[in-house]
Amino acid sequence: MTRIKPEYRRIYDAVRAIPRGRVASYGEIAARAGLPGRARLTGRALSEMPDDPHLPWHRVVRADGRLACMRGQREQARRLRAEGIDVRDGRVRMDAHGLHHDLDREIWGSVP
DNA sequence: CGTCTGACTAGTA
DNA sequence: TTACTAGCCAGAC
Repeated sequence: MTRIKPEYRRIYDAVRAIPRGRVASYGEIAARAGLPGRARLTGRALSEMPDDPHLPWHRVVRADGRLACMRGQREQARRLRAEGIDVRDGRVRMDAHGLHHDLDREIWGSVP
């Protein structure tokens, strides 16, 4: 029985909260998990991710829109396109698919 | 304990 | 656009 760290669990929760058809950066996920400035921890948490089909890990991208997933960027791109997100040259347009600060309240609740 | 390596980011040049 | 920097920090060795 592998225990999942509380920080990782909060990160997974934040990832689960990304709406379909939208993406969020590692740093945003970390901030939503109460871990501001710890984007790398989001990366590590996802790299040790449990097999959870309800965890939309593919919606997490770099702050500049590039896909950072080391294993299977193809799979990530495929999943993103499957929900209507345009992926070109391994990157998505954050201005079109990223979370807008003013929309955060509607979607996530209060903003940090 | 030190060093290195990342699914990172923002700043500077 | 790329290149480099400082900050970040949990594992692996």
